[in-house]
Amino acid sequence: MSSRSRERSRPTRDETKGKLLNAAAVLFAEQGIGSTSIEDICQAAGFSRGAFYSSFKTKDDIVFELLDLHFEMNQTEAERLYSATNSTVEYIEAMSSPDRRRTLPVDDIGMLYIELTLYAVRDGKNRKRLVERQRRDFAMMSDIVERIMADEGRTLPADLDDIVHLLMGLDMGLLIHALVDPETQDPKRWSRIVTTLHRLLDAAP
Amino acid sequence: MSSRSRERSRPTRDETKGKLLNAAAVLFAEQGIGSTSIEDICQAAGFSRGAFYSSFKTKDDIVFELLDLHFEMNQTEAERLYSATNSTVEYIEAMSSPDRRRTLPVDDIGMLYIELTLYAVRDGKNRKRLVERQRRDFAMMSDIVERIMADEGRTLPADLDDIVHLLMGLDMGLLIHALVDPETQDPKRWSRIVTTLHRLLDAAP
DNA sequence: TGTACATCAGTGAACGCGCGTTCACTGATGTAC
DNA sequence: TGTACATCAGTGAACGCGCGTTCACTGATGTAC
Repeated sequence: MSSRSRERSRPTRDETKGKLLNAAAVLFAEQGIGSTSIEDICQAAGFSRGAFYSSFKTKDDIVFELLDLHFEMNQTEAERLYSATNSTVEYIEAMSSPDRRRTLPVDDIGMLYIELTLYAVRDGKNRKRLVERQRRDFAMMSDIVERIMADEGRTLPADLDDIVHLLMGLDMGLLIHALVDPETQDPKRWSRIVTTLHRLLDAAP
Repeated sequence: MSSRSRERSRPTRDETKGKLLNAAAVLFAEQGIGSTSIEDICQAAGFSRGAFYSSFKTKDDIVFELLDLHFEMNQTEAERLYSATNSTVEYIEAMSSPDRRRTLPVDDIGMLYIELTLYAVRDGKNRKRLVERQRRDFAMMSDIVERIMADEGRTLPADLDDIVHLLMGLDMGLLIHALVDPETQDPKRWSRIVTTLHRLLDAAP
């Protein structure tokens, strides 16, 4: 038990770890993982380098914790929005909100995600973890599409797996192209395209 | 003029540069740009480090030469295939061939492209070049879609720009998801999805 | 065609720097009485 | 509640290593006669 007579003058272990994770997320997105030193992370979080090694075993370690965090929050958010909306159109609208992607306090979450992905793909030990997460993401989207079709009393005019790959691929691809050329990107484009797809699937024989 | 009496015992300047570019492309795709040292590139190409600095000013320099090469060949190939095919279905089939992406002698061209993209996005000086190339790519696809519609005597049931973003985004996204999880990837998926889209656009009001 | 010289593509040792990680330490927090 | 001690989160100097880049050099190629 902690004594109540003394004021806490040092953050808890978890607070420290959280600050380091947030700082790392921001810097990884801005500069890339390879170009971000542990010193950079510690300075941004307001600690010395030793603090880092008190919370994480190695640099790899913090990368994979971020990867887990990202997938976990992303999935939770997509499910939450499905439950919170009452029609497909409303769901599409909600999913296209910039806040949906705010799984971590980072401006360019797409940048972070790609950094984490490239890093994990090349890591012999942790690659499996990434594959697992991606499959779970796809399975979730598969579920949602099936539920939507059931809700609307329709059947898909194409293979479910293909449609899921289409949606997930589109989501990823638009994100990347927007990273490269934000000016050309219309914030409404995502929902407009997905709505069009929904409409086309509806009209199909 | 070169003397014909002596055999050439050293590769030409261009051959050297070509070997370095190819070696760099392969290594950048395999290990990432940040994790590939100039020594790695030179060793793979069979030269000493000094040869590198005889062909390139800095490490950045070779990265951006590769970026240019990639875009140039990619664009040429897409145009060539359009001219060489006689129907949209045939064109889609040709575009889905694994060889279409072989703009450089690299197995995982997607990996290379993403590496180059991330690198260029973060480079203050060269970012513009990347944006320019991407816009030109999009313009080319826009052209092709319009020509296809004209050929088939149809009109698009959605905004042309949106359709182009859909196609380009899908292409990019499928590539990335395939990188992460090649096992789940069906090599026919790309053409099947795009064909489905073509069919849906056809059936739309 | 053969020789003498100039050029410059490619060599490889050396330099300096920044990075990831370690470790002896300190002082705040938790525990026992 | 107050004191003495143990623990351990966080400090920051130090180490060793690999990297990008430089540079004095060498020997093959191009040129002039």
